[in-house]
Amino acid sequence: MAGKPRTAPRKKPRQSRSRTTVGVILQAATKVLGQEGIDRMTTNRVAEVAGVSVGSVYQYFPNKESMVAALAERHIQEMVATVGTTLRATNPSDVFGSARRVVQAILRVHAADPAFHRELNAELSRVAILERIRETESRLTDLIRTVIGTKFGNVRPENLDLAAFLLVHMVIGLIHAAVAHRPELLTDPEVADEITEMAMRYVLV
Amino acid sequence: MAGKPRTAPRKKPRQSRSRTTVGVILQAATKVLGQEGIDRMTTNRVAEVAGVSVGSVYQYFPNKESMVAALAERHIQEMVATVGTTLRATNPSDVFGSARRVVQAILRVHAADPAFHRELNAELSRVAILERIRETESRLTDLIRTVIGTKFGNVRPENLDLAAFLLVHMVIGLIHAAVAHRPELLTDPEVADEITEMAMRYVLV
Amino acid sequence: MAGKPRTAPRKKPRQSRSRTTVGVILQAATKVLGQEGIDRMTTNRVAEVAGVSVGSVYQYFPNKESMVAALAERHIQEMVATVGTTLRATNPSDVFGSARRVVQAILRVHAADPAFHRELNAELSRVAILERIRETESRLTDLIRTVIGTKFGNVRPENLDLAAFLLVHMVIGLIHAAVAHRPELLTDPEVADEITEMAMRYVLV
Amino acid sequence: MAGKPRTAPRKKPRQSRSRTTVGVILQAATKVLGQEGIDRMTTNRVAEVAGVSVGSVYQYFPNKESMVAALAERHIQEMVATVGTTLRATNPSDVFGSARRVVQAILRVHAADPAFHRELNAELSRVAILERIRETESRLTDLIRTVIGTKFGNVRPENLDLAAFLLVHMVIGLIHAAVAHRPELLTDPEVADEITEMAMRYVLV
DNA sequence: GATGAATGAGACTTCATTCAT
DNA sequence: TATGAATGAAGTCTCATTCAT
Repeated sequence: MAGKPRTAPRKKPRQSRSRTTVGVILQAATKVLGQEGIDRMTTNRVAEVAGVSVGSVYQYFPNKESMVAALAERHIQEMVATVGTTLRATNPSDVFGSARRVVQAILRVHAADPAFHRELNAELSRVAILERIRETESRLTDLIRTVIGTKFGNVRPENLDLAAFLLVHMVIGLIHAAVAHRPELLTDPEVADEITEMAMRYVLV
Repeated sequence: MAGKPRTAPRKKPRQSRSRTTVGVILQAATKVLGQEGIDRMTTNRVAEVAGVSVGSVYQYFPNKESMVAALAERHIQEMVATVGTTLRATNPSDVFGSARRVVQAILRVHAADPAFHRELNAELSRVAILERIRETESRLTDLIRTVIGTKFGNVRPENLDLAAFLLVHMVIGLIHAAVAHRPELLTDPEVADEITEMAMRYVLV
Repeated sequence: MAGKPRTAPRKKPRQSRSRTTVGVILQAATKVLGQEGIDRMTTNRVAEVAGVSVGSVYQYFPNKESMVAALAERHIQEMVATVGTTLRATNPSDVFGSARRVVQAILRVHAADPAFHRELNAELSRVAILERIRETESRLTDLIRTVIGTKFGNVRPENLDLAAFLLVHMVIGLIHAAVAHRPELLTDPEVADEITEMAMRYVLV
Repeated sequence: MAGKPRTAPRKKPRQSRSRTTVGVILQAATKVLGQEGIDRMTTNRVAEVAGVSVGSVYQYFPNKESMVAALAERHIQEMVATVGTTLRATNPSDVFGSARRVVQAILRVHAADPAFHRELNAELSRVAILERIRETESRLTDLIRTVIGTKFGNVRPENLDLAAFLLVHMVIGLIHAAVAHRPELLTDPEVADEITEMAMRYVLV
């Protein structure tokens, strides 16, 4: 395996001008990644689309990888926030309903830009941010395990760790499959229902 | 998206020496991909490990992509063969048992070389062979749909197309997750049971 | 050869704050050059170490070269001053003793920061200040020639111009060699003696 | 100080075609270094002048530094060979004459292309080959020390190690000075005589 | 005067691919 | 067919320098 180059952004923007620049760059990166694919997403191309110089890109991202990592991080943050917001807006006692809302929210996020997520997903495993992803998924898995263990009175799986892992990655896997092969499914209400169904039926006795 | 270069092998090897060379090259490619990662898997490196010249590699593969495609194709063939063999060896009336055997077989294939499959999976979405994969998955999905529609007397999902798609990609997604994040799960018997459980519970009333 | 960019400092600092800034910058440049080497001595790095902005560096130095030139100039001035002071403090009739004192003084200057002088020496031939150096060395050579011609009654070399050139550059060459290869020699009293010996024996019948 | 990148040539040329290419590249490098200076000596420029592609340059030199290192190595080899040949062609009992011949030979080598040697000298201290140089100079110094200790019956310096170091670097320093400031001296017969004189007078009682 | 974000030319280097032997 | 030297487009990244604030 290749060594891991640093991935953290080079410097935190202090002035509003630079905060803007970082935003512009990431926006351009998102656009290029989604519309032109990872192969055409060169540092020069991103700079060009962002309307800044390559130098500016490197002012904030030490290398290309860190740019993709920032995109991934953004996505992770968005997912975490979305799930959190959704949960807070649902009736905690209605586990099935909550689950469906969460699945719907996740689908909605991906439906907003399937092409971008298709390319991003393909890069996720190559980005040095992998640990960050694992960590987040791990927290997610913990959460799910806890929920399963407390909210439900009739849980079938004995190995809750495994069950949580499978649940989380089942959902992620299906989202990725839809994004990659059948983006139209992302907006099909039936899909959220069915994914939720798969999850609940797996967990309940 | 990038234009699609041809992906089919340049020629079918007829002579045994050639067949050997192709095999040697693909073996080397597998080794390099698994052990050194996609970034280090250059055509020259593969040739070196294979003990042939780059020129010879290009004798059989018109470009690098076709090499990865051949690896992917091999994997697909192996999966199809494995699933077929497994099914033929199981009692058709024991749907649950058959399903578990299939899942076990798939896990076994990946457990044989998790590193290779991790890298290959990451490349799959980038390879021009994507259509080939989709086609195979599509045939698989058709098969599953048919099985669901005929073997079961108590099927819950109304949309069998969707159900089949979700089932296939749930399994694939979980395999990929295990390969990427927890390869040790690939040999855990409980995992096959739980994936099977998830599938059956999703399908049955 | 490359064109010669201007090398003179952009302006003479009049105010004390500016004088301080220039000093701070040169001090930082000295530090960076000695501790991190010429490759890492970027204008931004010097500004950073100096605790000022790059812009401020360019307030006083029109380009990077002029910064190195200032360092070189400083060094030249220091040498001239040191040699002058030393000579004034020695007995003019004791030529051998005076010579030894001068050599000792030169060694002492370099011994104070061998790493810095090693890097500076390496840059000297690249710096546009080359003329300034030649001029100083030329004055030095003139001085030596005069000294040889007047202080000594028993001079062997007929071509005093050549003799002076060889003497000056023999000393410089040995200092540079010591700085580059054996910095510990810079503080070895025997070294000054031997260099002086080499010089005197070369000159005297 | 910067880390030392590898400096060894990438591969030994096996075929005569590549042996030629390496030669062509080094020849071009010599030309570019001498005529355009180190700053304009880019890998692309050398390739252009050599009439080969950059790729070919990198086939034999892993990086730019290794190219300069090869030039330095060549120079070292040439010097060693020249000195050796010269010594073998001189009467061993005539130490003074032998010394003069060696100095003359060294001057002649540098006189053949002063511009090249000026630039090369400036780079020598920056090249990772520094160790190689030290080693050679060290062998040289050993040789000189031995010669002093055996061929002469009336040696003045007590510390032969130091004396040898000073002798070697006196000569090198003077050559470099001539190359840098007064290349016309390289062909002046008087210069060789005077340098030899300086050496002999330093050594003899 | 000071700041530091922005610039962009250009250097180095890689690697898929070709082709003369 | 095999070889492997040669190719060169293209990508990543640096850093001296500028200029709006």
